[in-house]
Amino acid sequence: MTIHKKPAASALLSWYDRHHRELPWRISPAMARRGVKPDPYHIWLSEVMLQQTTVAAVKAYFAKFIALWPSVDDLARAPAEDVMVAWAGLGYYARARNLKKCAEAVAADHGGRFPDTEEGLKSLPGIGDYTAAAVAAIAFNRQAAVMDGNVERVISRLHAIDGPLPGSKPQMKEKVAAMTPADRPGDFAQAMMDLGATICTPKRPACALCPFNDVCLALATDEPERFPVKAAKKEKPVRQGAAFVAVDEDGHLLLRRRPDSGLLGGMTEVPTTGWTARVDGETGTDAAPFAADWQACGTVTHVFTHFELRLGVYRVHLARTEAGAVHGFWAPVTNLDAEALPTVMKKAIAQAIPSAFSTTKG
DNA sequence: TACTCGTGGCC
DNA sequence: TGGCCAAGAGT
Repeated sequence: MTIHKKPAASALLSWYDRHHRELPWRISPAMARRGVKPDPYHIWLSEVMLQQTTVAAVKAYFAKFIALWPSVDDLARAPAEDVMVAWAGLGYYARARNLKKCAEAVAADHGGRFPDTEEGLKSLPGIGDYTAAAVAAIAFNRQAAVMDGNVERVISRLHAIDGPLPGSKPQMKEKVAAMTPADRPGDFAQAMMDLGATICTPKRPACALCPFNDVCLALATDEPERFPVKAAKKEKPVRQGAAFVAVDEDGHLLLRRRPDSGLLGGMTEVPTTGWTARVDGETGTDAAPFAADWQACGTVTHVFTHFELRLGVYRVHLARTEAGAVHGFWAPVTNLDAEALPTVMKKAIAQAIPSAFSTTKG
């Protein structure tokens, strides 16, 4: 006799009790049983950092932020520039700008306490469908349907959903909602994500260890890796430009601040041409911040989400008076960690001045 | 809806 | 080694 079984939250929670990962922002089931409650500020901060970002990359930044700003009120009072400096290197810098705005809103409009419902959370900057549900479930024990990329993969396999993403998202969300228990919804959400991260992986899933291997329709097809089906990707264009690294007689570097919106918004850069400009021979230094004896010192390549950038790097050493009035500011090359430099700019600076980040990360 | 928006690790 | 992917949000 064959009985069609549905995937049960209880099977997953049992697996989670035995196999969950310890994470700095997480309250383990054992701690929860002792009455330890999650700090909504920690949950929110970690969830924003984890948007499209790996756990490994987030850990150090989470520790830094908690040390610098122990509460949401502290973060609300911090200078925005300090937040951008602390976020530098983590990517998707709109998150940092919205993080600050969200902290200010919580401090000013909610008495320093996060809203405890999905709806209230989603009204805040930088909190969308996923993060609202995750914070509601994990921090406030709300029965919210939490769906990230991990959960999409797990659900698409459990139900062998053929419809390609992102169009099939609503259908998957219904499946998650139907499965989410009233008891321990936060642990359930974290369990689904842990399962996707460690067992139901994109390649070579460990189905033999999966608590759902008796009900998974994708496994029954013998091609679990075929799911989730995704729309075809667009080709990644190449853009190019030139970056100019000027160093004065005191070892100061000419930097600029990028506009607040758009790519690398609000971050610091060395002067560059536009990123579609040709860089061939003598035309390369036409758009330099000032006329000087610019020396070509190689090229750096950096891959963004939707294009690849190739920057020809030029450098010059000169007295600051020779540079004249420039747009930007001069910062000591020995203290670049104090600047909100995205990785692509650290690469360009390191190309011109190999020792610039030798004692730090780079 | 479809596009914009970073970075690092993985196989 | 290069494509893929990661606890997505804003517009």
